[in-house]
Amino acid sequence: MLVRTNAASHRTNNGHLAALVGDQVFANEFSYGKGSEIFGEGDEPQYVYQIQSGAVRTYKMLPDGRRQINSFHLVGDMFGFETGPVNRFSAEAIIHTTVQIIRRRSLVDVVVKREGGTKGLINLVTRNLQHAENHMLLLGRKNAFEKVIAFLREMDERQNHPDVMMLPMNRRDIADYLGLTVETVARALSILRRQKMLRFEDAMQRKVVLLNRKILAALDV
Amino acid sequence: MLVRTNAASHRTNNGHLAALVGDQVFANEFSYGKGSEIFGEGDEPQYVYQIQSGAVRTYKMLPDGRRQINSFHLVGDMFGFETGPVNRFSAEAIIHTTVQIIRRRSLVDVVVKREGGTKGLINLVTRNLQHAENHMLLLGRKNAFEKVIAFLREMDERQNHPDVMMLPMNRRDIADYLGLTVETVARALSILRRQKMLRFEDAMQRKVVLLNRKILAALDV
DNA sequence: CGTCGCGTTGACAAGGTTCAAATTTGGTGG
DNA sequence: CCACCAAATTTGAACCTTGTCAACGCGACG
Repeated sequence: MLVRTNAASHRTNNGHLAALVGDQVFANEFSYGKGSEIFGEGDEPQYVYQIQSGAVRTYKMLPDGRRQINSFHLVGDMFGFETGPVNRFSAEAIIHTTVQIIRRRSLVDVVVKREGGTKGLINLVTRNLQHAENHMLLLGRKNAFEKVIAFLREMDERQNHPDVMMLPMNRRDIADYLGLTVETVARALSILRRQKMLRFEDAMQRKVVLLNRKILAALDV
Repeated sequence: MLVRTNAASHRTNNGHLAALVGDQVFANEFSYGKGSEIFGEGDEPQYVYQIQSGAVRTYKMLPDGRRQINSFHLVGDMFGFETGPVNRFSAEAIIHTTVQIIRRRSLVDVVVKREGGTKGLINLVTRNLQHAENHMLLLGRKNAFEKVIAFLREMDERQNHPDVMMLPMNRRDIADYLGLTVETVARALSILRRQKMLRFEDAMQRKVVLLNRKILAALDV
């Protein structure tokens, strides 16, 4: 809302988003610089987005600045349809990000007219709800270690268990996602590193290699 | 799932639930004893419910017994439609509860066929999602006092600011909803009582009178 | 080459949990 | 109807996990 928007570079393009609405509307490509706002809490929702490259965080803030990140959106993920007349949260590009967008009005109108489209849309919203339910369990009832392990496993899963997992977000993002402080996240990761559960490939500790997924799964309550 | 189900007493009846589906399906009344399970996590969803009287908790559990209550459902609330092929959480009657039910399959089929029904259903799911988002912020970023105050205000709001607010749930339920322990909840309530922000009407401290909604609102970040 | 952002680590503080006990209530059975 | 018992709530004290504050290292970048 009051954040700089480094938006730029758009061109026509059709993709997965278009598949949902049946190529009856145009999808444009749009790109956002690192840290720039895609939409703000309280704004009127204009578009629905699908990530082409990059990563996005959606979050809510308390008046004093405390932040809770609802979810991270990675390549291929759609977001922005899970809202009513005003956005209930904000979305920012974590790194340079390109998205496909279609106007929200077009999506809702078109999707409602099509058989199956309704179920598709409900399924999308339901997926978000499911994630939120799991995350409430994590936030309300898991300790710091369990939270960090769950985070690592979620990212590993969503990146299809790569040899080297790239974390686009910084420690503050992770902390605000897990309801912790950066220090606690760093400590948990350090302990996991010392226990040979993971290894960092780079200096800034963003490239993670999981060394024992089996034990990690066992530690994940 | 492995809990006794004191279900009993059903008769035909039409109400709000029926309004959503346009009286094309029958709604039955059903009743559940205090503490009895309405459906279990992992079950196949059979029905959609609307509460006639009583109160319901929906929750997820960790293997070791830690519990997170997603939401409380009060009179008039609907629940049970916010799920996929299997229930992602369990539902229990907090006190003796009567519900209207309709078969889920009927609901989805019928609702999808009707103009507006789709939006109605999406709105219902979206309302749940919105609640979950707010609750993630509470769980992840509010302290014990702020949580308890938010809880009191939510219940007050949902009961339309009654002079005497009846809490159907016990302290453990409140704690499991807020990600706290019973002791912390009791302490926070005691402090609010000593500060003349509220008063209990009954012995078991379930009937609450809010004595200063204005300050309470100010304390609610 | 200095500065800044990011991450880690250590020392300490504090909020919340755990453990224990007292009180009260409601239910149950005699 | 009364006595007894289980459950719910509150309160206190000790403890511990996590947060806070501070310092440091490192790489990026102007």
